[in-house]
Amino acid sequence: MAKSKEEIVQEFRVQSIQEAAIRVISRKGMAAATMQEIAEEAGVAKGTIYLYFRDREELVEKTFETAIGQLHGRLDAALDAEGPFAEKLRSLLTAQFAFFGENREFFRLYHSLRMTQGSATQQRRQKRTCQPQFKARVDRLAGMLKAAMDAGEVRVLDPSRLALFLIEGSIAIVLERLTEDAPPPESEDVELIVSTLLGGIAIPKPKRSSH
Amino acid sequence: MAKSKEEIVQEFRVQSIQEAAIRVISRKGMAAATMQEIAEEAGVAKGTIYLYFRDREELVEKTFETAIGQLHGRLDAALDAEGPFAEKLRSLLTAQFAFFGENREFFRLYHSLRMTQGSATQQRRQKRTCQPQFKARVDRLAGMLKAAMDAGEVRVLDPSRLALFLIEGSIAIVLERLTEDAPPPESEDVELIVSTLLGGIAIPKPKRSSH
DNA sequence: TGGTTGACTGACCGTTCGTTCAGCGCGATG
DNA sequence: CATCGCGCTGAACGAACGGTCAGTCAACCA
Repeated sequence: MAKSKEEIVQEFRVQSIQEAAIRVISRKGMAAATMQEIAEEAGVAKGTIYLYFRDREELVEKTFETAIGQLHGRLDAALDAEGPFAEKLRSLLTAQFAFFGENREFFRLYHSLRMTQGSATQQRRQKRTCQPQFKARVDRLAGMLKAAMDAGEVRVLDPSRLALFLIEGSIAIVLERLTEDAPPPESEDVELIVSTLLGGIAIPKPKRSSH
Repeated sequence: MAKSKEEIVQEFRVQSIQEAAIRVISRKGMAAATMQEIAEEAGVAKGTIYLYFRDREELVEKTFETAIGQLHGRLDAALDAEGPFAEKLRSLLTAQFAFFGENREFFRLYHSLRMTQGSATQQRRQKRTCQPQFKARVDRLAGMLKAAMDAGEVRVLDPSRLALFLIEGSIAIVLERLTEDAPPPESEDVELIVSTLLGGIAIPKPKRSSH
């Protein structure tokens, strides 16, 4: 059955409100994004939002789920790349850098959703809805690391810890890039991470003089 | 000249208000911590806080400076450890793990102070006061890395990027430890980071069969 | 001991926010 | 053309916040 006219309008409203929410939260941060400004950004009245979302909490929750779904789609595609572990890692990081480079604002949303507790009144359930999303991403990477360990490509270490370390470390670099006027090429930072993670940074002490 | 009675009382008030602020912000997060609750936690009336701090912004700022000063003192002491780079790195991480292990609440303050924008009204200067503190920590570690590179102990890479990657990655692991019921021994996680950073995780492909 | 001081209090204020709802305009209907 | 249905509006409301200040009272002095 084709979508009725009402359904089309409904989907359009939901989508434009969510996109407005992403932009406003990206600009102002989670706590400072008001329903008023989101409504203005979406070109509707404040009350209209409440026709499509029960309350602010649901709006934020649904918006985040939608947005995070897009990111995961991109990262999953990158993980499907063929080749050795190093290549998978490189393509994952490249995808992440590219995605956040194209969507600076979205990245700020993604990142601000982690720590930000709401303004006293709301709060609560944000933890239960957002943290699992991050956990899923960590688990996914941990799975990839585990596979590489089983394949003998990588030393056996705690995959979860490694995944956490890698994700947060690389996010920090992405964040830093976003604040820089002229960041180095993406590939440069990607290579820094890949080579550090794979080969380490130590220069082996020469046991004997090289002569 | 000995401290007058008034000075002692004043210092006591300032200190207990700041400690209360740390506890409340740790529990509720930056944006959700209200002056009312901080006052109750400190055992004084809300108005009393304004006798010692101009406004909420100054309270948060001074509190953060005091707290971060303690942490930096500990980390600097760890960095003064003698020995090769690996040893310095290990003692730095150990100090960080120990400090945050002893002061879980403070760690949450430390971490929540980073992203959280205030509740619309305030906001603004928090960036200018908190971010430099983190930058100082990154710079300090970057300096240590640079020294190790100059000494030929470590490959030449962008020290700032590396420092960022390491700090954020290790903070993520600390955070994870705080949420675990029975985290592994500190030394285990420290060794994971040290060995990953120094030696990498890759297992070199055998060029020839080992026969 | 009566008077003075000032640290402290908490009811109160102005503001801002999320949420509501009575009413508006407009396309469809008969 | 009159009527209805309904998506939408934005003024209004209550809650909660940071900040204020007139009043309280214990400690001290003369």
